[in-house]
Amino acid sequence: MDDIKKEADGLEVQEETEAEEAKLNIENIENSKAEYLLELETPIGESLRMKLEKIKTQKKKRNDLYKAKFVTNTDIKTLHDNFCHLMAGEKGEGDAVYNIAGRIMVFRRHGKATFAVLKDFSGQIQLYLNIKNIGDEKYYEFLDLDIGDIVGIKGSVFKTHTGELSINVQDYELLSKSIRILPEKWHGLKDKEIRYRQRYLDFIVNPEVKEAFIIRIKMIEAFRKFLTSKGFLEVETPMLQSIPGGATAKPFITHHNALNMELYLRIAPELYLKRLIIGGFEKVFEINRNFRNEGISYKHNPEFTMLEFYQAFADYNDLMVLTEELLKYVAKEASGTLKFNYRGSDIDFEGSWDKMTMIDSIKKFTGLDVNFDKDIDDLRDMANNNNLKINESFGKGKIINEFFDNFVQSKLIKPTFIKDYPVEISPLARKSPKNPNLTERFELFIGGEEIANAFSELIDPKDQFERFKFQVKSKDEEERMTGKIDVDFLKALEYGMPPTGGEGIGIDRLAMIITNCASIRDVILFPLMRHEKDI
RNA sequence: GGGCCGUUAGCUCAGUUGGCAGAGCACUGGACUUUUAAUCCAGGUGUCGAAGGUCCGAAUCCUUCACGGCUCACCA
Repeated sequence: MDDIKKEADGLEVQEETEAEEAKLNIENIENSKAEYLLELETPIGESLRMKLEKIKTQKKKRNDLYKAKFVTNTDIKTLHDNFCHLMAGEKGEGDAVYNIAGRIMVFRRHGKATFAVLKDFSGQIQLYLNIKNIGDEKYYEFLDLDIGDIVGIKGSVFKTHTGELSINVQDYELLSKSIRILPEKWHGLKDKEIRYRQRYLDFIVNPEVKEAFIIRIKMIEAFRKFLTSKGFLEVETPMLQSIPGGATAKPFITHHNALNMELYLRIAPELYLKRLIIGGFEKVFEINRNFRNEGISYKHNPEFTMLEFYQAFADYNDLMVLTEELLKYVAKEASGTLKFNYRGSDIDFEGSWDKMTMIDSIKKFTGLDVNFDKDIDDLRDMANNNNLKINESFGKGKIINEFFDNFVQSKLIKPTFIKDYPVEISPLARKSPKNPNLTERFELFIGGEEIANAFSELIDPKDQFERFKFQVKSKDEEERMTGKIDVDFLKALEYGMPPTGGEGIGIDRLAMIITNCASIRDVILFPLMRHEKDI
């Protein structure tokens, strides 16, 4: 009880009023005589009302509008593949009967013959019904069906005079009745809000949307195949963590009732994957969700998919080689090509990818020679002269990074590794043996977006302890909030961790590039949306 | 969080200077036995995102709010 009370206290006022509204809706539902939710949506339009009345009459005639199953023996794409060679007017293989099932998308009624379009996951095909072939009763019953209904079809294959492959329907069965009206066949569904909230409608009406998701699915398959073939083991580490580590983002907070403890949705799997390296796993990877309680944008969703992998006895140079091979493989496997167009820019994965240090990249794109040999006041002046907003507390590293962020990153269209990041902005990376201001860290940029982030990992427990302490003492409130020291991880480090290269790859952002989608929401099946008002 | 744009029929969209709420598809009835955005005839679409204000009169002007999109900031 106390827990519930405590949680309720934490709720914001806004959420309470939303809860009240929801309650009212439930009362509406409980007290209504509506048979379908649709009828509670006010006002119900004329078209829908007429369709509903028709369905209620049909229900009296047919005892079951929702069947248990239908046995198919092929799918629509296979029929197209097998019978594309038919000549116009020609029949396929005598009287062979095929069973297919799908959703009716279009009717073209012509008196005693009717055409319709049936859609399954693999594609669309035209149906042809002739009253002579199928009989009066079945024929007129078919005319009572609606666009959106799901049917099972038995029929033979032929091509019409105009050369369209069609099914001559000999029998059919209504498998599932569609109560609502689908969006229009010609213009489709354009309203992005409805497309994201009711993704199923997007898939039904805009078949091309599916393609991006299929590429994404194949990408993830390819990642697994490649990494497994290189001897990496796929593991699963906690998403509910008592200390959210491995990054500095704000976490989502939740609560375990039986243990009465605060838990966080993970912001990164990093510290657990490193524990596995310490435990003797030498090559591990994880592909799964991270959760960050931050702003939402075309490239940020609160939950997103990350690949992280760790390889013992390797450093960041090894990872650059591996990454290039990996991403070329994944891109080719998933999409069949290495050439993409992202947000208007042509991107070619072919050829050897550029590698340059952050400092060299700034020189290349701006002509400015910013480096650690310069006096900090000179760097500040240069920043001010270039209209960069520099905080008093910024050291040389952060100032140099400002130049990179503002003048370089967006220009890195073709795949480019930027390496040797300042220590100041790289708390988890091993210091460069050549220059104590730099770390053995790289990021990969494609299409101006950060796609991967990798380091030679910090394995010195003393150094790590100091950096944790620094984080906890930090004046930055956000860093402090998430900066509880993961003592169990430190303890693990003190047993000795092998030198390790570790990397994270943002799957959603890579999918955006490979599918030429301008928004992360177009590569996430159900992106987070605000509450919808009313029902 | 800031700026700009948007929200009108199930869907896609018009809506003039503030003066009866419109079209196509879909839907309902009818005709039509190879159409394919089928065609033809007839019919009805509606909390104009919500609330408030100005006005004789508001989809239209003003204010606030909600939701969405783009963008900047934050974030990595």
